[in-house]
Amino acid sequence: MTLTDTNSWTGIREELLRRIHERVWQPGEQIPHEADLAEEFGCARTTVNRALRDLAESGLVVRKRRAGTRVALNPPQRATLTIPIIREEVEALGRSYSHSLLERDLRPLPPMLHGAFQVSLGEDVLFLKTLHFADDRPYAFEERYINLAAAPTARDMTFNDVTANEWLVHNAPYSHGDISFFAVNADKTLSKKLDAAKGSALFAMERITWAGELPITHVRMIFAPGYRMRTEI
Amino acid sequence: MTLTDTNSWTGIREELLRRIHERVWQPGEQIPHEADLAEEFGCARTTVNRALRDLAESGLVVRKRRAGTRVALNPPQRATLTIPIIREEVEALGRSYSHSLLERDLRPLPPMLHGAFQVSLGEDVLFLKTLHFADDRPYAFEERYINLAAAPTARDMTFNDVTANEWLVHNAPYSHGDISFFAVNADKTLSKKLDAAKGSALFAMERITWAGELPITHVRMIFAPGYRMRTEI
DNA sequence: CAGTGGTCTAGACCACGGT
DNA sequence: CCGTGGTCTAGACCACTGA
Repeated sequence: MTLTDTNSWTGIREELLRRIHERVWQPGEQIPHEADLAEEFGCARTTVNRALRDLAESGLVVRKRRAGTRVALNPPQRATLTIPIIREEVEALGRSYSHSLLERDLRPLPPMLHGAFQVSLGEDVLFLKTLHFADDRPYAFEERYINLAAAPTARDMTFNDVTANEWLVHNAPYSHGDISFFAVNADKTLSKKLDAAKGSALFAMERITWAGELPITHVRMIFAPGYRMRTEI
Repeated sequence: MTLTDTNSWTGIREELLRRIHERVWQPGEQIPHEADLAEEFGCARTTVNRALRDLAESGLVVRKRRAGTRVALNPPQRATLTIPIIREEVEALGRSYSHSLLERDLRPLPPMLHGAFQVSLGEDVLFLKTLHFADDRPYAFEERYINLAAAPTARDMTFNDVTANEWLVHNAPYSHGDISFFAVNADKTLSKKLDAAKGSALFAMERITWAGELPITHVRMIFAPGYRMRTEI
């Protein structure tokens, strides 16, 4: 018996974790039913279920009806990233945030995006180019396309005061999206805007969001040199 | 009434989501108690709780005892990354995986890591340098330090057949860790190993894992050009 | 101090999917 | 088919914390 030994679901989770870590239950091996565990711990099955469900979410065990619960063979490493609004990210660093809108116009959707981001034929999208600053030093460079069919009132926004990101969060909530992360070399424009040596490796993120079937926005964000995205597991 | 209208917790979640998306409940606004919602939906409070808990996990609402549940002002974008074992990632792409151990020796911990990765004074760590291939083309370059105090039997492993990653997953499970992602320029070595133009921007990941207080391993993985890490939200 | 979410219980029914 | 996890219920007590 270790310290954590209440019959709380977290306590039970710790004990199950211990058995997995200490190989009491081998990888791939089936572990006792919820009912048996409930009896062993002297608690309701619901409580055991809560603990096991949590372990399943983190990928440590695999659960199937009828087949029972097994210790995962290759527990995947899952990390939850929180991608904040840039202003909040900068302010959380204790630096002051500002931004500058470099371009804003209506234009056809570039062919590159036709596949992932389908808008009605011949319909223009709103294009924005923004530079984000932390303490007056460039922090990130953003290029964004907004589908006016999904957010018609964006047409009347200047986006000088409030960023498109924040405005969209409050005015065109998305239901799902795709994110990807990659690295790019600073071209001439980027190197100038982000105060980076030409050719520097820059961390970049691309995101598309939808409201149901309707695409809302496509954004590519490229961060100044030295940027790291961190998280804990 | 939409399609989803059972009294399942997912059905209730959909309805709550709808009210948030359609501004029935404004951002920052307090929503009804669990008890009231349970009455409205004609279900047990537990079921409403499950739905609200799920929304809270995804960051859409903020819950506090006594203060109630509020619609989040700036719903953070949360994304769950699954970081697989490289072999599985490559095989999932339908390509064949192989790897080659470039270096393996015992050495003192480099000063760079003294802060985050503390081992007993004067104790050597196991250093490994590995190149991962997909269909005989370089896929990723890995540099790893293993704390022999946390995984003593690693000393006897050649790591020629099984990669350190897979071996550690099965033999030295971690309790928590830090991950970060960033971009690096290909130096001479990287460009040669990864078959990349010198100076190319490469996507990189660094990870430290611990078992309790004991550091297990520090790994830096640098991917061949074109690599993207994707996920859905 | 009192209202709210957090959790636990004992029991029940059901859906899925191996055997 | 039938064992297992998934879910729901009605009720209870508790922990936290804001008014």
